[in-house]
Amino acid sequence: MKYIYITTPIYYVNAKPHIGHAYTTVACDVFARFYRMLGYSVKFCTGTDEHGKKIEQSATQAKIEPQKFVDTIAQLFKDLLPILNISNDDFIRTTQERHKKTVKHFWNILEDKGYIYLGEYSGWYDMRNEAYFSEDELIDGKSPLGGEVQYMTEPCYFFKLSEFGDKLLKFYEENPDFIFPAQKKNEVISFIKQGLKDLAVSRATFNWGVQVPNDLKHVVYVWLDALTNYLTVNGYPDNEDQNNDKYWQTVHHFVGKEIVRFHALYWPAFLMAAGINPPKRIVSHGWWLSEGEKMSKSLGNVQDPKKYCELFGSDALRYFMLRELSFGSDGNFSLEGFINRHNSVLANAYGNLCKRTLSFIQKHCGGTVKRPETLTSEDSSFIGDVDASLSEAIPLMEQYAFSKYLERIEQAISLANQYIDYQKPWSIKESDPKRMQNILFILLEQIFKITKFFYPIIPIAAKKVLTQINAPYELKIVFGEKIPDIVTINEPETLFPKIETTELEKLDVFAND
RNA sequence: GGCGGAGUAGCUCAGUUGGUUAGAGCAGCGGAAUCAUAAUCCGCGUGUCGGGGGUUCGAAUCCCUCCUCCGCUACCA
Repeated sequence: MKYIYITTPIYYVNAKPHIGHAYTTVACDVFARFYRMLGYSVKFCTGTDEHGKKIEQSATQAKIEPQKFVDTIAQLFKDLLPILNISNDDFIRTTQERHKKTVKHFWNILEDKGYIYLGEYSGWYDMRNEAYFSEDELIDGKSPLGGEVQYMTEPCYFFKLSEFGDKLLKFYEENPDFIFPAQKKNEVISFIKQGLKDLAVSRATFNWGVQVPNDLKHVVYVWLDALTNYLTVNGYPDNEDQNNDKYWQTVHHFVGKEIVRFHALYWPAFLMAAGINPPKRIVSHGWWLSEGEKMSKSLGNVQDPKKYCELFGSDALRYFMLRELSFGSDGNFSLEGFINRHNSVLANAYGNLCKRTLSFIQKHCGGTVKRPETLTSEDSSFIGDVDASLSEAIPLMEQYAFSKYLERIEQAISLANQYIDYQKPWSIKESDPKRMQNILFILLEQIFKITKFFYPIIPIAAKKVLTQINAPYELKIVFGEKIPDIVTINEPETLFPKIETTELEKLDVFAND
């Protein structure tokens, strides 16, 4: 048995989920479903990061307990999962007892090994943005983030990050694929080469966090709390020997490009310090722009994943997000682009291919087709071409090239549409019904294979097609797999109704709720 | 300032161990077909490959220089 452990970041609950959260989560879900199809035992987790001063303040302002506050927002993130059709195995919240236990244990290990010490932190503090800045970073006496600052000194615990520069550089060198894409790796390396300072890992100025063991004045600060969730989910510390844990050896952390450094640098350093192997892979992706601009409420162009799912279905949103941009780069989210891809690929190419084939079998073959005794050379080359396209797709997914993976599937769909047009089964209804049904059987079998490869991206529609084909199926990719020699199909059904642009005005995708 | 990325057809992009007439999808135009969600199939691109210079028999692909855009440059996630 092969194993893989896939994580989304845990999302900060200071605001409700947006398209960026949906994107990361969907990408992980597709990756998880794909590996399940290859026969891996998959652990796929997501969750929420719920501590920090910002949360404490927001709760105070709203005059409710912090726990009540985070419960409400965390629920919004949880609710999004079924809407996007996410197949996660766990949902972690940093306010759960299991997580606090892990963080405290992890802290104790680091402290015992001498990597944590009590010191003092001072600098210009931006209250609103909960961040310190140095003198030369200030702009007109304000923080670079625009908040008012005041000079503050506070005692806090430090992690000896400064000792890990060379170890990290050596680690990247020995594991050249650790950070995807490579460009991000360069940024991390150049960051280290500027020299690493020790990292503050506690705060004594607020209470909403995990208590530092043996010092009740402090709570664990940000990354040591948040990143540790990946260990919590994997059963640490009860499951203490992570280095021999099957899932831990294969952990893939999917992250937005803005948190690469924390995952690719701090996290391996923490783990090295604790004697735990760093993760296998940090996979970073780009950001969505909206209609060519950064999404913002004032521009009124915030793309709401929920709305797209309600209007067009989660399959369509999942497909669009993974197809539209090359994973790792930024991309543009526009309603026009969405409809364009939806109609040309999901409705016209794939949906219509399934429908025309199944309807034909229904109407002209009595709903049943049998495996041909012999194949023509055209049949064989069609089948061979489909197999070639699909087998090329697998390594692409393994390299996070979701869009290219989909290109191969689309190529196979196109081959099927070409085949049916060249073979013209409708023209031999009377003259050669046997050949006619042979053509349909071959088509049906290719649709079956294509649909399985499409499944990780559009699970709902794919399952419908497999049900319509009525072949016994398992959601596994098996080369040379065949449908039974005799297949009686079920009632065909339209998969993706075309979105009519004349109805665009009715589509209230930008409406605020 | 330092380091890095990008600039290719109307749109989104692919394309570097330098080599036949620079590619794909979408949009557009013309045709075929009618099984199907008026879906599908076929045909159609004279693009200064950001500008300039250089190396080479030959460069989108290597070197130099300039222009434009973007990312990273520590404790907000």
